[in-house]
Amino acid sequence: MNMRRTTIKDVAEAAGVGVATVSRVLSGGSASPETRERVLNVTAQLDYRPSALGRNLRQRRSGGIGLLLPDITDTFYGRLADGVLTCARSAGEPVILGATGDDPEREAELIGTLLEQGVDRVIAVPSGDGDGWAPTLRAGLTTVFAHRLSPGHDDIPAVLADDRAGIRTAVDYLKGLGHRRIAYLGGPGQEQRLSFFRQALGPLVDEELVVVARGSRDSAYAAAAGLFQHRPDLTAVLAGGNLLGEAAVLAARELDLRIPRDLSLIMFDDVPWAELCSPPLTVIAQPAQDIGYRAAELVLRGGTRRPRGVLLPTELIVRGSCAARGTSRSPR
Amino acid sequence: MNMRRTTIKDVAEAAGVGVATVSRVLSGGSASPETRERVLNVTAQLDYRPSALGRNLRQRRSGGIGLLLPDITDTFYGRLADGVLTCARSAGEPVILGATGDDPEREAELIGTLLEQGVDRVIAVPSGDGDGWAPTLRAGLTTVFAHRLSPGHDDIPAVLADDRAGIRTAVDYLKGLGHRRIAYLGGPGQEQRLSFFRQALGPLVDEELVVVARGSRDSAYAAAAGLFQHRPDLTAVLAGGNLLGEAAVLAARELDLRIPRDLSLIMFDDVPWAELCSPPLTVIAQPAQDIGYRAAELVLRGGTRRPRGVLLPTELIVRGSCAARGTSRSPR
DNA sequence: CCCGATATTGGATACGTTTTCATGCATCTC
DNA sequence: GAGATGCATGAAAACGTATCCAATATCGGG
Repeated sequence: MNMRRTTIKDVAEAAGVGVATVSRVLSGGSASPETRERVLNVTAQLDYRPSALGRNLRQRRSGGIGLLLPDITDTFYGRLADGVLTCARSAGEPVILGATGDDPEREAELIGTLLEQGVDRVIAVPSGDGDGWAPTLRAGLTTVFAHRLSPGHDDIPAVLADDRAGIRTAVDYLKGLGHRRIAYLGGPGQEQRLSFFRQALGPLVDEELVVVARGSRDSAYAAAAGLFQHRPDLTAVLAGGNLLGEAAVLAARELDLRIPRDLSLIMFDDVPWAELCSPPLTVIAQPAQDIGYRAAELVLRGGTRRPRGVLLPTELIVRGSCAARGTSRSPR
Repeated sequence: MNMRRTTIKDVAEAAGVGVATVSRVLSGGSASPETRERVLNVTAQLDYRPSALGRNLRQRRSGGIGLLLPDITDTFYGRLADGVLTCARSAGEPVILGATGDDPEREAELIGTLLEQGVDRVIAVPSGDGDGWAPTLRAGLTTVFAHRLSPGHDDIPAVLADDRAGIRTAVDYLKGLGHRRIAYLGGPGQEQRLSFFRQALGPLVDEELVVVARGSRDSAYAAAAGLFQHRPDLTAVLAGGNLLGEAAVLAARELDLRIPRDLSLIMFDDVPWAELCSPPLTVIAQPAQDIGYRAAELVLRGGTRRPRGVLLPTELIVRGSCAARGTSRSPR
C-alpha cells in the first residue's frame, strides 16, 4: 500500500482542469465561478493541502519567521515570543525559534541555518556590536529588531520600549526620594540604556556605580554582590532586567541589606513574582508581548514601505521596594 | 545586477565535476580523495550553502522539529524549550515553535501547519483528551510527548518527570508534619498527577479539596481563592505548577492566610522566584531542561527502535513554606 | 595479456508547486 | 461584420537538490 500524499495534480485530474487552474484558484487568482467552485469542492473532498515544500522551492523562500532571542528562559523574552507567535498564527506563518545566548557567534550560526532554510524574515534581539548583521542584511533578509537596536544599523526598523522615558521616570522618582548615589546594574546589549541612565542622572553620575553583567544568573549575581560590597554608600539601584533584579534582591539579602530600608530597588520589567517578593518590587513595566506582536506585524508587512520603527510606552509601577533616603537613619 | 544564489550547479561547474558528485561529497557519500578535496575547496571558496528548499522537496520532508507547548510564557515551558533548542542546535536542526494554549483545536491547527511545512518530527505537550492525535500519528509524524502523556496513546514515547514519586514525597512530607486535610490545585492535563495524588493520600483524600483550574492566571487565582474560602479547614496545599503556586500565594495573602503558619504550601516546579518569595517556597523541582533535551534526542533518533520513554527524577527542595500542623495554635 | 569485479563518476529524473506564455473563445468597437 | 480586446485556461518551464542508473576507469587474478 503506497499512501502517497495527494498533490495538486490529483486535484486537477479529479476536477478535470489543469494544475495551473487549481493553483490559481487556491492562491486567489482569477477563475470562472463554476471552475472555482468545482476545484474547491474537489479540494475539500480530497482533503488536499498544498505542500509548502513545492511552493517554497518555486518561490525560493520558505515563508515563516525566524525569531532570535538571547534566552527563551527569561520570561521577558518568553512574553515577547508569545506576542510574535500570536501575530504569526493569525497570518498562518510558522515561527522558527533560536536562542543566541547573546553570543554574536551563535547568532551568526543561527542566521546561517535560517538562510539555509530559505527563511527571509527575521525578528531578532540583536547581540554583539552589530558587525555580524551587515552580511545578513545584504543577503536580503527582511529584518526587524526588537527590544534592542544594533549599533550602526539605524536603517533597520526596530520595536522598542521607551527606555529613555522609563529610565528618566525611575531616576526622577529616586531623586525625588532624596537618593543621590544611584547605581545601574545592566546586562548585555544595554549601551543604549546606559547612556539614557547617564543622561537622566546628569551630574550625579558616578561611573563606578554603573556595572554591566553578562547574560547568566551567576554573572548577574556576581555583579550585584560586587557592586554592593564595593560601594556600600550607594542608596538606590536600578536593575536593567528581571534577571538583574533577581540578582540584586538575592545579593542584598546575602549582605544583610534591607530593602527598602538600606537600599531602594527599581527593576526593569514587571514580572509576576515582583508582586510576590517581599517587599513587592517597584518596577518599570515593559509591554513585552506588544513588542513581539508589533515586530511580527512589521516583519510580515515586509519590504513595502518600511516604517522607521515603533516606540512603546513604559510605566513605573510603584510597589514597596523604594523608600526615601534617610529612612535608614531614622531611629532604630 | 542579478545576485543569484550560488547553487550546487555552480559548484559542480567550478570544480569541474557533475552535480551528483558534489551532492555526494557534501552529504558524506563516497568519492575519491582528490575529488572530495577539490569539491570542498570550491565549496568553501564560493561560500556555498546547500539550499534546504531543494533538498526538502526532493526528500519530501523538511527536517526541523516542531515544538508544541501550552504556553511559552510559563517559565517551565521556557526551560523545556531551551532544552529542545540546545539539542536541536547541536544537530543543526531548526525548531518550529507553536503555542497551543492547551486548546486541542489550536493544537490541531498548528499540527496542520507543521504537516503543510513538511515537518515530520514533533515534540509536544499534548492537550485535550488525546483524540486529536490519532489522525496526526497516522500521518506518519514521529512524535514524542513531553511532560504529559496523551490518554490512549501509550505507544508514543514520552519524557516525563517522575510525578508519582514527586507527589508521594511531597504528600508524605506534609503528612509527616501532621497535615491531614491536604488540597491539590491542578491545571489542565493533569489527570495523571491527580490520580497520583489520590493514590498518595490514600484514605485521607477529600474530593472537595481537589480543584482543577484552566490554564490562565486568572483562572488559577480564582480556583485558589475559591478553594481557600470554601474550605478554611484545610491546612496544606499542593500546587501543581508554578502558575498555581503563584496563585496560591496571592490568594492566601489576599485572604490573610499566613504561610506557613495558617497554610503550608508545596509547589510543583522550582522557579528562581521561589527563593525570593517570603517565605521561600518549598518545591518539587522538575528537570525541565532535561525533559526538553531528552525529548529532542528521542525525536531525532527517529523511527529506529523507539524506546518506551524516559522518566526523570524529581526532588523535594525544602524551604520555608511548610510548617507542622498545630503551629497555628501555638501561643500568639 | 585479458577478463571480471569494484570504485568512481556524471547524466537524467523526480519531488510539488507557481508562473509565464500561447491558445481559444467570447465580447466589444467602429 | 471584421478586427480588436479581454478573459479563462492548460501546457510547460523553472526552482535546487538527491538519487537511480549506466558508463567509465582502476585493479587484481588467472
